[in-house]
Amino acid sequence: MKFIARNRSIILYGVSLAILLLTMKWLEWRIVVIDHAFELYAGVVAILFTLLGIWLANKLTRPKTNTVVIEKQVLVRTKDFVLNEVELARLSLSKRELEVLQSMADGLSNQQIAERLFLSLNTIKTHSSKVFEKLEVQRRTQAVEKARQLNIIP
Amino acid sequence: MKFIARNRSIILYGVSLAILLLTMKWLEWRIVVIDHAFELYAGVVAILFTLLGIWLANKLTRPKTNTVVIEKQVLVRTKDFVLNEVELARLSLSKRELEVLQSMADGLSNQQIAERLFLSLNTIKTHSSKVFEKLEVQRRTQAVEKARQLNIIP
DNA sequence: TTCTTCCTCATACTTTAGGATGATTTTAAT
DNA sequence: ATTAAAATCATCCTAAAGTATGAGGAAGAA
Repeated sequence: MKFIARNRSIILYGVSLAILLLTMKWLEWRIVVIDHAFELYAGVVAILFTLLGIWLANKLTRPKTNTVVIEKQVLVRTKDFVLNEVELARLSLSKRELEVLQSMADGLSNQQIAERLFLSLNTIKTHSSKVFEKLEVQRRTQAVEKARQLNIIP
Repeated sequence: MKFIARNRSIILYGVSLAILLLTMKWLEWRIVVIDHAFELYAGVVAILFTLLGIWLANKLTRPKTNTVVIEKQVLVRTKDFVLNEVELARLSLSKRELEVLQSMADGLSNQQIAERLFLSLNTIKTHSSKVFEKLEVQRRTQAVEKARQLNIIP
């Protein structure tokens, strides 16, 4: 019985008061009620004003609030691609070299890149070699992987 | 004075009671105190039990737990990768082929993949050829690009 | 068991990529 | 005008990648 557990003290108080009054009644029952109207009245007043106090407290005191703060982690994924201009500047890739790098990332062969940029195959080879040099890699796949990690290509 | 603001009603109640008693006193001061001991006693009892009621209420009301959820933003730089199992199943890539594809995405050469997977170079070539076939591409860079677009590798 | 798929490896060959080097031209800055 | 960096292209050579084909073994399903 949750009600009993919660209001144990109140109930005990009430019961005690009742017992007290009953005891008084039992002890002095033979004496005229009027003689003891005072005690009865006092008991009633006590009970009423106790209830009034409880009502007052509940009505007027601000509710006790135990603020429990729960931190909920919200994953916010970064925008799809933010160019890392710092790294791009640090690598000092020329415009052409970057174009070649982007084309490599698209999966194009050197020949296809040459056609796309209207250049000779040999020029593409030269550019790609420079790119590998600056990115400190050996193969185009590594170059693309590293460029992606550094956020210099989408 | 915050205290006054908070307990305004209680104070008013007390003051009213005091005024009432004082009025009674003033009106009937000339009558013997004993004749009116009853009213005084009742007033004292009322005040005491009102205070008792307030104390009881404050002691026994359980604090309301106010749960406040604070959303803490956590930046995740890696785009959340959700494996496209549908595409993966559609392509019917075998376990080995997928491993080779992932290694290619890491920028490894066939020789390095062979060493990583404890296989021969020729085996890697066979697997990669099958991968290109299933992905309908010609080069490893294209394979990685397409696999990324299909969300079958991070 | 038989059949299929996957995995493994090999050989032979072609294509592409990459390295090294040098030359010419353009562009931009001093 | 001079200088430096960037861009273009070439040749020669090696390494790596990719294609085609075959073949044997292992694992799982019918």
